[in-house]
Amino acid sequence: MHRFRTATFDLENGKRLQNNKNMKTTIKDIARDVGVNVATVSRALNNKPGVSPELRRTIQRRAAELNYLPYGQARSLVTRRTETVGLLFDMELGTLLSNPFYSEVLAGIEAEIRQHDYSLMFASTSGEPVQHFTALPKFIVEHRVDGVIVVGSVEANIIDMLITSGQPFVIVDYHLPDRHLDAVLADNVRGAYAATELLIGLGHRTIAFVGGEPLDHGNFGERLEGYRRALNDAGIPFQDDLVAGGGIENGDLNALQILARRPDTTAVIACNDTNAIAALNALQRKGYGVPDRISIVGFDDIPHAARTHPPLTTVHVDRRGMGRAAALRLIHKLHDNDSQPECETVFPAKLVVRESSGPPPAAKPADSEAVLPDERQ
Amino acid sequence: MHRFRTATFDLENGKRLQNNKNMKTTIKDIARDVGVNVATVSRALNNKPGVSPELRRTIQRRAAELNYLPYGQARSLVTRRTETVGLLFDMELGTLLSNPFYSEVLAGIEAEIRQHDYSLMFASTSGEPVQHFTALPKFIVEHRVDGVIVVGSVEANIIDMLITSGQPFVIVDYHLPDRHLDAVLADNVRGAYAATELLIGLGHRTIAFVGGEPLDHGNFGERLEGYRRALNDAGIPFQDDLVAGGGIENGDLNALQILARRPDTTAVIACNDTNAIAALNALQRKGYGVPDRISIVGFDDIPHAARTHPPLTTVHVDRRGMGRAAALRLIHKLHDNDSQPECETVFPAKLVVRESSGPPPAAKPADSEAVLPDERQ
DNA sequence: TACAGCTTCGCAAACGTTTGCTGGCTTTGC
DNA sequence: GCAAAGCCAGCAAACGTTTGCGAAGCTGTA
Repeated sequence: MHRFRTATFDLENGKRLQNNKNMKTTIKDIARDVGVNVATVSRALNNKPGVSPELRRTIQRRAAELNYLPYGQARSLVTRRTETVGLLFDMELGTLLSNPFYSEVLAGIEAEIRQHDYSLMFASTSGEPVQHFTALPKFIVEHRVDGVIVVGSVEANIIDMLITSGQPFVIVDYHLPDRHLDAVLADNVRGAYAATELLIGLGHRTIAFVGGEPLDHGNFGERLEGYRRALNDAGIPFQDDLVAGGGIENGDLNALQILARRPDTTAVIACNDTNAIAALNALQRKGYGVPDRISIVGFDDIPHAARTHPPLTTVHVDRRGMGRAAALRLIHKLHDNDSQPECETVFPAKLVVRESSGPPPAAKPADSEAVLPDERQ
Repeated sequence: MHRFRTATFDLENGKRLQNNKNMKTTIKDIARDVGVNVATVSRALNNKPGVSPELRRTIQRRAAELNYLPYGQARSLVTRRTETVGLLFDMELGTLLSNPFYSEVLAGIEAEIRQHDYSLMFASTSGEPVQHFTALPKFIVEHRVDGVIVVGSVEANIIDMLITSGQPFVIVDYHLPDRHLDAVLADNVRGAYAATELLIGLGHRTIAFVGGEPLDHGNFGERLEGYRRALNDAGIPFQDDLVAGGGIENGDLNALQILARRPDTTAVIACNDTNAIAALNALQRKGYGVPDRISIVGFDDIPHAARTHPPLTTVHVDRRGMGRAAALRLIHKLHDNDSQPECETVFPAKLVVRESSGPPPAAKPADSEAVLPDERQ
């Protein structure tokens, strides 16, 4: 390097002059101009004590005149802090962004991060498998971030490598059952339980569950579990042929397939709103009235859920709040060296009853010894 | 600082030992271990010439054993490059992410950036107005990025400050008419022209334009201009009461309002697909058949446009390609010091005819001296 | 044998900033 | 009037890495 050797020199003292156009002005330039030491300039510009008011003003004025911008790399080198946090996720960026759930989580993270004057870096781990921890995103390998927020499910070995890299991190919307890590989660089980409970309370007995891909993974698995438990607590047997998984792309097909093989279905719970809306459209187009013939309940309460026809009954989770909480947790972790133990923060899932759910078409009380809603709990 | 003064010392030579748990291993540790100079370690690990093969292997092995990770800040300090680019936009992050257009642009940027082994930082300029260029995002102020990609419209003074900050930058999907800057754009005028032309060719004479907020700004303004020109070239007068602006939230209202005051409307062009889909739903729900009673054409060709009922006729632009192009342009700018002059890259807008467009309900040839499609051009 | 050329490695400066320490000066307290 | 205390500013080291230069060793040729 040393490409700046070509700069002209002041013959008096041999110091480089600030005359090269594409040369950024540094703290040294200001110090020389004002006639003080660089240490004083540093203290003056950072509003640290030990500089007289008038000298401080002089220095700040000169800095502004010279369009001075500090050089973060040098500062970080000595302070050991970059004031930047990294975001890590295991999908293509486009997928993450077009996901209405995560985009709100990200907005929450960004808001909190910005409020604390941190910056954000992004990286996806999708693609080649990460075998060694030097294959982690560059900003982690090169210590360009102070901490990391993992959003959504990632492979377990990525978590392992994060641990061995020594980076402080917090996970949002994902947890490994066997590890004890900092995580911010939605109460998926309780949410799905409440949704199922609502339908059972309305009189439904044949309730389908249409899921994402893979069905038993992460959040979807937990929601399926909530559905299963609610059925069980109501004395309704869980039936395999009422459950269908598959990608979001054919979310509408799932519902139609179940209705084809189980015409007695009167309600559908979807693993998320995107699937629910797809099912809603598909069913309506096939002539099924919602909620008269069939009830639909979603999960997540994405913005569009309130604007469907009929508006979607769904389970609300404060995604933005989850993002903020994760960011705040990480920031605390970075500041308080006396690290409190790892913990999981669980956000409640609140049922939002709109108009896509109602009683089943023909209440057949004699059909089975149905457990009446008020008998339970 | 100097908090590491507390580390224990090797009494033999006074050098700090690698025994503190939370002490990262550095190039010096490796050098001491192997018994060589730090310069040799640096050259060995970076695969630079000047190191014998066996010594290089020894060094690399020891580096792996010690879980060595380079410290990017120190490297950047001397190389003057961070291998990071910043993304700048003038909206809340959530808004950006939930926008199907920009989320694909971002995906394209990320793909290209990653391929070139760069990292990405994000920042929004929304919020307080930026008066002085030290109020730019921190990663620009602190030189934490090598260059910047501006996505979408931002205030002109932000561009000015970017210029005075000396950061290389490229704009995607926005341009200031009076400046001459690097930009990657979609051919909005031609796209809207083609869409309007299609409808005129089908026989429509009363064509509405429903727009975004603000109507005459940026892309929307250009699309409106294309609509206006096509009308003009076909000899159809532009009529104010056929145009309605307003936020995307009430995109459906726009179309309904126009139809209320101009029942003779037979076609609607929307400034983007989100508005078009809102209009489609609203009109269908009011009993207007699409395309039998009224034709609808969108803009952008977002993924969902192909899955509406009927599938939406729209104007396709290669958003991902635009993102990639912008990233590539910036990277070239960063590498080739012989900067080629600023230029605008315009991506073509391609009309995609699906099923939401058709001939007007009752062709009334005597209604006016209609310019027949084949008379034009 | 001598010397030129090449390879391999060490030396040390440099990148821009922060910060512990020290010394000089001024103010305060008695 | 003098010591103690406090404020201000400078000195210099340190952060971890890269890199131009030069020295040492080796090979090959004249």
